[in-house]
Parts: sequence; structure tokens; C-alpha cells
Amino acid sequence: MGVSARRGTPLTVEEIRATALRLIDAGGVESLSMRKLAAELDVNPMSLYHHVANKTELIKGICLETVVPLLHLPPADGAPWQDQLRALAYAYRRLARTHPALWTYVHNHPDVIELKEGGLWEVLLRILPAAGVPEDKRLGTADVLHGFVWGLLLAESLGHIGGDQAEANFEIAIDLITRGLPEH
Amino acid sequence: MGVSARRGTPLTVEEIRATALRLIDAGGVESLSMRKLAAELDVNPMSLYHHVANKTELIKGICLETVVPLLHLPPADGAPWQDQLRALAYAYRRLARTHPALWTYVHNHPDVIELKEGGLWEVLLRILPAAGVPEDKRLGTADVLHGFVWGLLLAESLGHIGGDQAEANFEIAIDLITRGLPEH
DNA sequence: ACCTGAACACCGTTCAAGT
DNA sequence: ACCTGAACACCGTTCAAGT
Repeated sequence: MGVSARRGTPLTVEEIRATALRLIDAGGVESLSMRKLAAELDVNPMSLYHHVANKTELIKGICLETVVPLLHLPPADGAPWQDQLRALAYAYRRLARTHPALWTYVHNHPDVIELKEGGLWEVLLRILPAAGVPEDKRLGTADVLHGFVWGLLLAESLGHIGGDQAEANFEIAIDLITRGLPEH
Repeated sequence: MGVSARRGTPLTVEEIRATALRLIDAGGVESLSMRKLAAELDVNPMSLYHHVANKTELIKGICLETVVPLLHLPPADGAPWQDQLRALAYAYRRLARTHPALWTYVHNHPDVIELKEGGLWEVLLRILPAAGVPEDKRLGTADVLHGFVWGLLLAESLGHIGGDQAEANFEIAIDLITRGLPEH
């Protein structure tokens, strides 16, 4: 009854997403096509559209269900703001490096996914008062800090920064931020 | 003798590049196609390949001849390093905002163009010693600073930062960097 | 020298038809 | 319900042929 002639099992969204993510990890989002994905799944290209609205929605789904939950935010445990900021930055870095190709792509296509999600902003805004940032500058500073770390991670992902230096550079970056954050 | 039936003048690389840049400014690099470009120039799509090797080379050419020269680096005039750094950041920002779509694109496609060009890195490495950055950290710090500013400009270009706040945020960013740069 | 038409190997997606 | 083939409107690019 409609199950593919070439496959025993019917398609599922989960299988489609998992395979798509594998292809993205291997060759980047640009190289993922619905037709290649179908071939990889041993299925007619058009079968995919029964489980997924279109390519954009597919990518959105992968992000929301597979990638975003990987961000492990530091708890509000009263630790010094420097430590919490460092923990947040490293959590963000781990996320970016888990699926660099997808991460790079979605962060350059704001239409695909809302950036200010996953609680990252909340944690940032919780930390900034403790760092001595005056209230009227907190939103702006949150934008700036995210832009900073984001840019550095992007540069890493794109290979602008040598793999061996990436670790040391990230430390330099966090030191610079924690030194510069409090206004004297 | 080969001149297009539909046009009086023969094609030139300059005309192709200028028109392509106009289309990119209007709709982004993704929406530029060789066929649309040809239509805009009132010419057969294949005529373009007589003046340009392929699409990537076309974009590379536009960057090298039309965009990169727009970066106005601050002179080594002995001004305080804070002022020079601020001038450099603003020069970079002006460049990014002149052709945001193209700028965003090439900075995410390292294959298209070598990032560390245009003398930006030289100026950075000239400034850092005056800021008290120890020699063994200068290269890393240059990478970090570029990543920072780059990320912020990217966030601006992609609309992640409200247009009215962009100016104020950039000031916050430069203040933070100049405060955090010197090690105590 | 410069331009062009036909063709190739790709895309995403719609729609009507199959089981 | 689930899958599929043919078709449409696009891509970038090659190649042989035109003037």
C-alpha cells in the first residue's frame, strides 16, 4: 500500500532529518539537494514532500529538533559572573562545532530560524548586571557580546583561524571581554 | 562582426561587473544568476563567458576592483592607539555597509576571496604593540579583534540588530575592546 | 574577435495518477 | 495513506557554429 518498491520501511521525518543532517555535516548545506537526499534514502525525490513541506522547512526542523537542544546553558548558581560568561561562551562554541556547516548556514539566513532563541539571551541578561553594566546599556551589550563570540566562531568554522590556534584565541577573546565589560 | 544584434556597443568586463553589483545590491548574491545578468544587459547568457571565466571569478573581480579599494585605512600618524583602532573599526564598518549583500556573501565564502588582504591586518598589528599586547599574543589578538568586529557587522547586515541601535551598539563594542585590550 | 543556439547535467516544486 | 512519473521553470556551463 504505497510503501516504496525499493525499501521495506515507510519514510519518516526523523529518518529524513537524520540523513539530511549527515549530508550537511559531510558537504555543507549548499551541497544538499532534495534529489540527492532522496537518492541517499533510496526513494523518489517527490516522496520527501509527503513528510516535509519544502527544503527550508526541512532545515528549520533539523535546527529546532536536533541542534538547538544541544546548547547547555550554565545554571544560575551564584557563581562569579566571569565564570558564568565563560561557561556560556564555551557552551555556544561546543554547539557551533558540533554541526559547523549547519550552524554557519542558519546564522547567515535569518529567515530560517529566529536567532534569539534557546534561552541564550536570558542568561546573558542575567549575567550583565553582575558585571556592572548599567541598565540602559544591557540590551545593546548583549547584542555586542553575541556578535563578538558569533563572529569568532564563524571565523573558526570557515577556517579563517588555524585549528591549532582556535583554542588559544578563544581564551584571549574571553579574557578580553571579561576585562573590558565592567565600566570603571 | 559579432557585436550583439540587440545592442550597439560591445560588452565590457566593467559593464558586466557594474551591472552585477547593482543586481547584488538590490537582491543579494543568491538572487544573481548569469542568465538574469545577461537579460539585464540585453545579451545572450553565453556572451558573458567571453569576458568572464565563470560566476565565481565574476564575483571575485567585483570584490577586488570595486569593493576592496573602498577600505580607507587610518595612517600611521602617531595618534593614540585607541583613536587608530576606532578609526580602523569605522572604516571597516563603512566598507561593510556600502555593499552589505556582497560583503556578507564573500565573508562566508572564503574560497572567493582571501580575507587577510587590503592591509587591514598590517594596521592591526601596528596598533597592538602600543596597546600593550605582548608579542606572543599579537597574531591571536588580531584574529580575535577581527572576528569580533566582523561578527558585529555581520549581525548588523543581516538585520539581527535594529537599525536605530546599530550606531550605539558599535560604540559600546569599541569601548569594550579598548577597555579590555591592555593587560594589567 | 565576438556573439549565439542547442544541449547537458543539474536544481526545487506542482500536480495528476497510481496502489 | 503513501508513493511516483512527467512536467515546469529555473540554474551554470560546454561546445560547435555563425558573422
